[in-house]
Amino acid sequence: MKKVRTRFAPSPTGYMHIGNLRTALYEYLVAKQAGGDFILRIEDTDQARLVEGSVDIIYNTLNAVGLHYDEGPDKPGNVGPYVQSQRLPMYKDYAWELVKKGGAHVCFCDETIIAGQREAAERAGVPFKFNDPCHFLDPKVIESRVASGEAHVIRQTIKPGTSTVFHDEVYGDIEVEREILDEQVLLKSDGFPTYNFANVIDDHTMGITHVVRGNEYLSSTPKYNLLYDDYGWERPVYIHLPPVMKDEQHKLSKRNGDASFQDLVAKGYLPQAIINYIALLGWAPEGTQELFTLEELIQAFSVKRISKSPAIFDIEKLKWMNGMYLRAMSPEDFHALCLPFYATAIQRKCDLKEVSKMLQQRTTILSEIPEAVDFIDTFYDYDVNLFFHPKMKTDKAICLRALDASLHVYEELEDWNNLELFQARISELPAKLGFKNGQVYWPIRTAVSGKAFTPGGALEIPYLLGKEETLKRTLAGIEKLKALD
RNA sequence: GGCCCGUUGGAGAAACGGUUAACUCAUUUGCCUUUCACGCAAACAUUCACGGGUUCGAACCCCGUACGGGUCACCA
Repeated sequence: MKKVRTRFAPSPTGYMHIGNLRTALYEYLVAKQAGGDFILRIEDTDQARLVEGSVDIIYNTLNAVGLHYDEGPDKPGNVGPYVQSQRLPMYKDYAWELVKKGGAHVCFCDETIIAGQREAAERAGVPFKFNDPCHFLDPKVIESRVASGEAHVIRQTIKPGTSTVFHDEVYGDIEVEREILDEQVLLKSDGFPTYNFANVIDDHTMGITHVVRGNEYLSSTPKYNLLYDDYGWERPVYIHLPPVMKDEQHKLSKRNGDASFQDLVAKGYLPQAIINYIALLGWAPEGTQELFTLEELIQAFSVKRISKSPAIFDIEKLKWMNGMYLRAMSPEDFHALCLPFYATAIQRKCDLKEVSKMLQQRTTILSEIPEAVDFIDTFYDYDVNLFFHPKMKTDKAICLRALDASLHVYEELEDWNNLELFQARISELPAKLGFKNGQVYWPIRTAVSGKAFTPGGALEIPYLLGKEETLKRTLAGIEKLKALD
């Protein structure tokens, strides 16, 4: 049995989008599950679309999610180079070899000839298919025209005959009529290969056994197979993937401004959560487990369970999953993740570790943090009605008594840096006043935060704010209440 | 338009011809609770795009229709 080899072959055209990342994930899983190799190849034959720095984005992204490749531009193996533009010389030779084998031919037609045929076909109302007059050129003539430097391309030759069938691991057996296949350009007039050609040559010369890619390639696969056949090469196993959609009609794409991997990370999603979530887009595990580490995915993954239909990317579920990951972290790790968000959001000096402790149980994405903790720095001019909570039965009198009692605690507190002491004192209050917990804690929390929802409550927030600020806010709250008639 | 592919609740999905169509997110409700969140519990598809057919029996098999996507470049 040959060693399984898959490849991720992105074009360096900008950001890594989610659909692409999922393809890389599945390629990785297919390889690793079989103890095979996962290879990175950069496809940069379209010079016009190159974007500076995108190769680094590819490296960084794969690294961040743990999709470590066995061979790649920066990790050469035996079948390099791993950047398509550096492989240029070989394509020409392969193209001419194919011409000799009868699988391709030289074509001198320029666009006007093709356009002419297309128009004629449209006028006649028949489907257009380019009929290449260069098929019938005399080999001698071809040779001299090429030698004289005349512009030419090399096109695939589709010989009339039987239909072509192939098997896809996801979509099953697919059959297309050979007659409808286009005689695509293999080698452009600038001497560069087209994607269609380079892809096949690269996959074969790099020993790729399993081709995993988006299903938009499903319909051109027969042409690639013809190439394999004409060279006498073994066809790879095909695994075509359904697209990842943004909604029912539209694919997720960076052109539409949809979130890229780095956008999500910047918003505070964990790479691990992202990879876990996208694994579930188009693939379903056998049991009901949904949270997987990469290692577990390698074990659980199965090509048989890849779906044929598109999956819509649901940010809500990603949020949930991200929250699960955050909660599962150690308090120290979570705190470290929060730190950068505090840097700009919290200027007041306070116990940030305690803030993280409160945040860990309720945060879904890290970027929510600044808004969640803004009350620490900012004292909002809140509506006095915030004090009156129907369930807590907190009327004006109760609130005033609770706040007043809290004031005494604050005044008499010996050490504001002792959280346990502070909490012990505050928690004595309900019993002392003969109130329910909520009747004391709710007014305190409201006065001191000015917000309806906060991480932490009466037992934490004053401690964070410190004596001076706590007194100021509590007094302000009392004023607000007293101003009511 | 030709060809290829798809269609199970708002989203991801299970089921692989046989009792009340798993599970997760979202939503709603209840419990817990100092708020929110977390956690726990429950509700949510009289039905599997639609119409025929095969079968004792169909979401699962067959045919057709509709809708959606892909592809038909010297782009990848």
